[in-house]
Amino acid sequence: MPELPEVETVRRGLEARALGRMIASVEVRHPGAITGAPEDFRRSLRGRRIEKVDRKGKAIAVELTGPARLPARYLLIRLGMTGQVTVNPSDAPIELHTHVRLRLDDGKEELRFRDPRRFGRMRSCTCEEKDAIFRKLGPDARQVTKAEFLAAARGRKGAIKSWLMNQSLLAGLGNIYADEALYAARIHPLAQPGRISEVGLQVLYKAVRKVLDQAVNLQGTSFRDYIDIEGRQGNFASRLRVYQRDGEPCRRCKTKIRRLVIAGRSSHFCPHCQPRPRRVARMRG
DNA sequence: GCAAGCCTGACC
DNA sequence: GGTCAGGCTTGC
Repeated sequence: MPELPEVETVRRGLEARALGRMIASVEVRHPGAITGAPEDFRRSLRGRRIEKVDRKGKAIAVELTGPARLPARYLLIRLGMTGQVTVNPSDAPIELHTHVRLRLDDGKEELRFRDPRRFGRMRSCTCEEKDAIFRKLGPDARQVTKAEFLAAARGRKGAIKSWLMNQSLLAGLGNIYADEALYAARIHPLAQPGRISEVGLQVLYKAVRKVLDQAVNLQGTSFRDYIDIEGRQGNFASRLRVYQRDGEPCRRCKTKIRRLVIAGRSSHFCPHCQPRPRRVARMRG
């Protein structure tokens, strides 16, 4: 599942393989993968050059300039759950669920957006629209300062697990790295952010940064569908300590990892290393 | 039937 | 405003 480390790996791949290249033509094979009208999408991207590849949280913004005197345009990419962006020879066989093709330069190579689950989206937008979307996201989880992190937790009820995954508070964490960061910080996923001690939150802050940095260095986690721009898998899966390990022994204390559903999302934790707080958020009903 | 990110909308 | 349920989608 693409979270910050996977999206950052794709961003770097785009930088390496697509920066400075021109989008020669655009084919939308599935309009559902695009926000807005496909014809607008095609027209607004064609003939432009890739100038910069930015990221905030799990969103990628590809800055496009030209033709002359037109304002910059942005190609926003959200990979959703199973989205893939790859560079391919244009004559390579088209895999099932390939929704968008962007021919580059002389047309011999192309960027492909493939997404079996179709939760991902591509969108062409103006600088203002891009900024508005980025503003709604909280600070990027690799850039956030300790002060911002502590301030965002102040007074919050609900489960820390949901808090970590709330993109408007902190952008970049999904289910995998939220579980891994809580395990590293020895915090129960149901603990309330506002009730965690200052020291506890500082430990969590460091754990988030550390887990994300390690995962970025290993090009992310390929649990199922995730691949980078060259089609390579990530290497972080072997480092997972709790995610999808329910029933298996904790690597620290051998206690069986348990699974709990919080806000409709499965959460994996060690009951011994991450003791349940005295008072936790009650589930509704 | 479950998994997931993200959006919408209901509820307090 | 915060919080959470529901729905989208499809391969396992």
